[in-house]
Amino acid sequence: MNSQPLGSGTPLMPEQWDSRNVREKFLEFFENKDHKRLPSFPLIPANDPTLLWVTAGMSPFKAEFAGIAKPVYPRITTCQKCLRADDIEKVGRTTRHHTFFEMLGNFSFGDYFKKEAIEWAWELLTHVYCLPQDKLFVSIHPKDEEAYRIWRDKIKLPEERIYRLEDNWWGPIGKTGTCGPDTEIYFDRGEKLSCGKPECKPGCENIKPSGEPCDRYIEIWNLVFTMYHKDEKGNLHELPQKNIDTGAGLERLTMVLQNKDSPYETDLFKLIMKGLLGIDYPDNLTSQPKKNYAARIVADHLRAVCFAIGDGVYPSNEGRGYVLQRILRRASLHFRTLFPGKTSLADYVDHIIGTYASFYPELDEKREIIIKTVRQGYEEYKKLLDTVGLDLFHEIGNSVQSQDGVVKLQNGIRIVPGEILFKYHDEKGLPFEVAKELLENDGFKVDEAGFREEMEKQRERSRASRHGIVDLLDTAFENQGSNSLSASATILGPTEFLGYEKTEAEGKILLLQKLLENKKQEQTEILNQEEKGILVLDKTSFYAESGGQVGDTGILRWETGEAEVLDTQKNEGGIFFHTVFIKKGGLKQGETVKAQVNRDRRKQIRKHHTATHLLHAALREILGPHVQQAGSYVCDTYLRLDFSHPHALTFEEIQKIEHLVNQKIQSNFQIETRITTPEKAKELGALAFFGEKYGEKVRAVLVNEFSRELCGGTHAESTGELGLFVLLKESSIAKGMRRIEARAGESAYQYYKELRTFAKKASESLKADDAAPENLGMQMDILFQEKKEDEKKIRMLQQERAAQQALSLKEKAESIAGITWISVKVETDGKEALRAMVDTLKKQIKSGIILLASVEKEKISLICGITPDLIQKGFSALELIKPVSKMLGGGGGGKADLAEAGGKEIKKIETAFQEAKKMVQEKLSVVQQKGV
RNA sequence: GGGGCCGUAGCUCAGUUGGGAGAGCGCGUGGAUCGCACCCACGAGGUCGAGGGUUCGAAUCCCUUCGGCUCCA
Repeated sequence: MNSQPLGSGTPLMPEQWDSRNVREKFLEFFENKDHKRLPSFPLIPANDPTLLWVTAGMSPFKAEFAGIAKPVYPRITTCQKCLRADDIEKVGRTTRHHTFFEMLGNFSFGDYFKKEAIEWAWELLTHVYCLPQDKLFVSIHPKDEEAYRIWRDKIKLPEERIYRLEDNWWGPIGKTGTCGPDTEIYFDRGEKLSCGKPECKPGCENIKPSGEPCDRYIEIWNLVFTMYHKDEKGNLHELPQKNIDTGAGLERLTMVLQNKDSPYETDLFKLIMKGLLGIDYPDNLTSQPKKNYAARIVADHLRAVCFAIGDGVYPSNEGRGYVLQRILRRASLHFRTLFPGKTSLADYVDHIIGTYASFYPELDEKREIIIKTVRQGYEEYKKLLDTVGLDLFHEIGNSVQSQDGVVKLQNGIRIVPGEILFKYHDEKGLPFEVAKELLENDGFKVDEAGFREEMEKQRERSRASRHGIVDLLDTAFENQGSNSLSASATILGPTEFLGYEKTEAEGKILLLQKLLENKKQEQTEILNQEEKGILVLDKTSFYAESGGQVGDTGILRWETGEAEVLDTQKNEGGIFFHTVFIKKGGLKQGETVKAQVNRDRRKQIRKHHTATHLLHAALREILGPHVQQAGSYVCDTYLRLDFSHPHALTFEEIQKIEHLVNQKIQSNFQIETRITTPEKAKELGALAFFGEKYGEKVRAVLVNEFSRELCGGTHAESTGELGLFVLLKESSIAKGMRRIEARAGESAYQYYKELRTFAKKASESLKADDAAPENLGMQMDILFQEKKEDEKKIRMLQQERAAQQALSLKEKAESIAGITWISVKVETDGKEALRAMVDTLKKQIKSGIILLASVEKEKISLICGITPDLIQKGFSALELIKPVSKMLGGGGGGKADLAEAGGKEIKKIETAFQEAKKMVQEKLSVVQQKGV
């Protein structure tokens, strides 16, 4: 045995290890080891569009791990909420899969490494959590001798409890990037949970006869040593900065500490399980596996749903909204089997909030919108299942009657094929399980294999077309490999930004790169005239694109030359990159330049940025607090704001919003910016959105009582500066997401001018009184009405004329063996008139064949009508018109009683008529012979 | 990121290899009736989501686009 004591102090009894205590002890432990304790980041990754969710404790620190951002603290500890839907099918069946989970972690950025990480992990587990040492096992990567020695020599863990596992290696996420060995700590839960096979050991992946995975050795902590960079050839390069990234799943740890068989039995799930089942879980549930399964799914999923909505995600049909929708729907489905009645899933949101709000206050703040969203989602889904279910029965019912339909008969059993079930799943969202249940209740069988096959095909399609996602870490290191900008700049540290106070400043060039034809960059000492490049200054007043606001443009001047700044960007590490074009002279590395922002442009930009804040506040005031900004774009000529809202805005709402913003502009409020702490900002009521970076200081932008937001952008000094605000367009970008485009300041005035010019021109051409725009609408209504009436009149006149013409046509009738034959080229006004003529003639001649042609715009229109008695005898207008139109260089179609056709060769009309007559004669003789 | 389905009268929808824009409900007028989700007759109401193309001819086929639904990753 090892020499370490079995824990210090008094070990807590299992029932005392309430999950809050588990979190607190972890964070407190690392706080005492000089870690900065940070609150959980939102579930939505900041500044990283490649990721849908935070899926691990380290996600919020990706940039720091990649070395492209300087960590604010060298040591951090967090309890991070995470969401993962990849293994959603497994949730409920196992004790280890969750859509929502919490990760306890300690992180080191180039500070401590393996020795401390392992020693502290062991200390926490054995001295604080007081887990019995003989139940703990570890695994290491086979090549990680360093870790092995630490476990064996420092911790004094017996060799036989250290396993070497090939998969104890983390990363890289893509082909290249950071990676490194890890070491995992397992807890032995006893033989009763084992797969029973002799090879059972930590890392065991055997499946038990019950279908569940082997649960004897459960991994409770993973310590990752990110120390290498893998290049394209697969070679590993040791990193100068080695990091520690650890993760201990709260659910598992709590389960172990409370000595329970599954996380669902811990206090994390106590409230919700009791609510759903009415009993203290898992009492007497062994006899009801279905109920057990459903309750687990609902409990797990509802947590994910509450937290996701709490962080501003709403169900939709794409992106993270879709993931949420899927989870919400799966929860709804299983909830329905638990409560077939009128109870709503939303009634259980409080059980989740009750469990978590003390640690995650955002749940409490968003309670109303969470309940509303869940209720709506649940109702919608129930309705969808009902209506689509009915559709399915309708289609199948019809097909059974028509015999050749979709349902197949096999030995007298009606089988619904997989394709149709897949169609209902794919297009209408009817889950296979639901369809199966419905159909089987009605005596059908379903072709499950066929369904799975279709499903696999769809998966294959999606996978095949999937482009490799470009990961933040990958690109960072790829760039580093190619000696790129970001990498070279990392050592520089953040650029000092002076742009809030002034638009002109001197700065020294720290880094200079030339932009090559192939869009790549190359380090250079000098940029010559007519060349394009990128440079970093020690300080600058140029705003770099962020928070939706575009980067500044302007001029650089130095003793011997001048350059134009085309754009300004920055990286995760706060380094500003100016894209420049040298107009005059040469620009050398190390030179001091005078950088002047394009002031007019900046002025217009800042007006639009302030307008964005006013618009956002107005939206919340008029539509409600559920409105949350989801993204924005602010430039000198317009602004765009994406926000959550369930449906299109009415015209009245749009007017109200525009009006409110303009009122605030006219009130001419001073705009105040305050640098403060995140806590103070919150007290002020400032809205913070995901995408905020952690740090000591935040910048709050306040417009009177009306708008308070955290924002790093540049703003007007007072609202009056905006002059005018025009809401241009409101549209949808996804379910539950709307977009507004608007203009402010000079640009809004420009819009007004364009509008006035347009209105003037329009009213002039409409000859409205005094060319007054306000008469425009009325004038147009009148015109439109008149147009309609005129069209009607024309139609009537044409019909009248056609009827009259028809009368005169009758005179041209010939007789072929007793039946009337009319073939005439007429002057008409379109096809309508031709049809009217045929109709009139048919009525008048009682029995006969009519073939008319008219010419319009060099094209021939043909029409042929035959009276019903002759159709009976075997005549067909269609058969007659086809060869005729062919002769005229066209084609035609229709039915036996009426057919239409067209053609181009006008000269041939008469001969075609002759041919047609011949055909009728021939047909007639055949018919008459038969008749005799 | 990749698919599938749907946009036709105020509403729910039909429209069959391209050939005369329809039904039910609702609405209006007239008639009948103590009354009913009553009945009868007549009528109004359509840029067939938008734009382009193919064709003698497009609601229908092709392309683009907007909007909605849905699945997969």
